[in-house]
Amino acid sequence: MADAHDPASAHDPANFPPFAVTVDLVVLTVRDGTLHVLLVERGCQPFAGRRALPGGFVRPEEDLPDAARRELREETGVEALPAHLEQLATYGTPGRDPRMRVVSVAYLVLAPDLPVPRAGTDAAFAEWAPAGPLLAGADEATGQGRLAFDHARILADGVDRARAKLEYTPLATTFCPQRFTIAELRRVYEAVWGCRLDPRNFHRKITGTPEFVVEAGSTTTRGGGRPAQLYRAGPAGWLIPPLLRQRPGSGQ
Amino acid sequence: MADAHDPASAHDPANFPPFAVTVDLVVLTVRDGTLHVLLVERGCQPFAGRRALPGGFVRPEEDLPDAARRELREETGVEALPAHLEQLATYGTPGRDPRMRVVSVAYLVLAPDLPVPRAGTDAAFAEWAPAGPLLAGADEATGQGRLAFDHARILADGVDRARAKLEYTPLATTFCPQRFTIAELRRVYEAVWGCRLDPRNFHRKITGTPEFVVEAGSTTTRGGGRPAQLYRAGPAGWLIPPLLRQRPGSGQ
DNA sequence: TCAAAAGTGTTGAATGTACACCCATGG
DNA sequence: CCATGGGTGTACATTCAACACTTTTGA
Repeated sequence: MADAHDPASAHDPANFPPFAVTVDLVVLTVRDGTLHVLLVERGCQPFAGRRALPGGFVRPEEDLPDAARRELREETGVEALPAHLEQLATYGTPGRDPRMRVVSVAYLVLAPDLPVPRAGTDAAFAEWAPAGPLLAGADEATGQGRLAFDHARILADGVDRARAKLEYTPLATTFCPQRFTIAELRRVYEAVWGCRLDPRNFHRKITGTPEFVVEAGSTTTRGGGRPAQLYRAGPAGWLIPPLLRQRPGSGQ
Repeated sequence: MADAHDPASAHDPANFPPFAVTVDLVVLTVRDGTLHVLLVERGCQPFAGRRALPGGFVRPEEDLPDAARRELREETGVEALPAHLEQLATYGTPGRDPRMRVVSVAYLVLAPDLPVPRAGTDAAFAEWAPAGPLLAGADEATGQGRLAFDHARILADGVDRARAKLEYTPLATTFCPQRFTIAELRRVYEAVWGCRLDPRNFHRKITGTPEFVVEAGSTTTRGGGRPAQLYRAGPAGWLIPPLLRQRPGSGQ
């Protein structure tokens, strides 16, 4: 087949027009029993005034995860973050940024309920927003409150990943403070999955999985009722067999 | 904090030095009962003469999955491929390509046992190589037969993803020809996971999952013994509950 | 004393695992 | 007839789901 590219020059990267590379962050937390996502209001074009995922350009000598951590620090003011960070996916469709060809590597962050983030240098302000309404409108045309760029899709992919990972990893503990009760952990699952779980069976499943959580040695009565044992996240990396999502419960 | 970047120029992508963006392909198949990966021998610098994953630079107006499909077509000569293609992960550590800053989006392809691939335009030749030895040496220093760049790590990530996905998706069928027997499908699982599965229970599990496979209406005696029913891949997207890997069996 | 929440016991259903057994073909 | 591999029946162990019940606090 006739190749439009001359083979000699096709192998020299200097002959290709430049791409810009950015990182975008899907930062999730659980507040008041529902899933929230960290958003910024864009302070400059394009999409000025619209809400977007935090993120920015990768620097020339910066590794991708370092860029993600830097952007997160700039938006939240948190230095040593007790959060989980993993690569989500990469989005590079031509035209997704009207300025030029931009390839964006998205990262997923699961964090405990951090203090209200301060405004970063790149954004007019930052805030926690409930994820539900943003997911519901992900496939609509770009309406008033819609996210900039293709961020609604990135957010949907991030929430899907988080929901799936709760099934077979102990990542739900990263949504909790360092010491937490089994009931608090259960409320994380209920918030992320949007369903009810049986408190008794959940308690047995979690405490019955070796190394999933370890007793912290003290109790708390926050929330009222009988004092609950406090736990820390354990060293287990996988939950086998997985914890299965059930259909929305009959009660409530 | 003092930011080394001037905020005004930090938002203009034209002020950032260019990145090159490539796609790399982890193409897996099952041949002779073992997992194989498609490799090319590099025909130009850097790493000339070393084996590598097929891949190449993304063109200016080309979407990422299109670039992956184009590179696969150029290496294998297959136009309409009956294979599964999904994004794997993105690798962008500074220095991974000695020429310049290159961010590579890796794609995972699961394919049936295709005819021997022809040499592509970008490679001296292409061949199927057993995956096992390449995985075993993934953490060694770059020895003689080692892969170029960080491709050993990308390959390991791809094989991990494939192994995990067989558990809860019907993707094993993409390793098979269009019409296959349950035993042939079982041999795919055994090759990818490197363990033995009980033929009776496997048969029941597969045929008992609605929409996972559908009868093709004919039988075959390839392999000898009683004629086996032929099946096609069904419309099911998920395998619930998942098929669990067992430890290497006692027999054999 | 009551309400609320933590934690335990028990039971029937469903599922996974192991393996005996029969079926259909080629040699 | 026998070897080979496809496909089915059955029994045991394990796990899950539902819910009654007890424990321990605050009001």
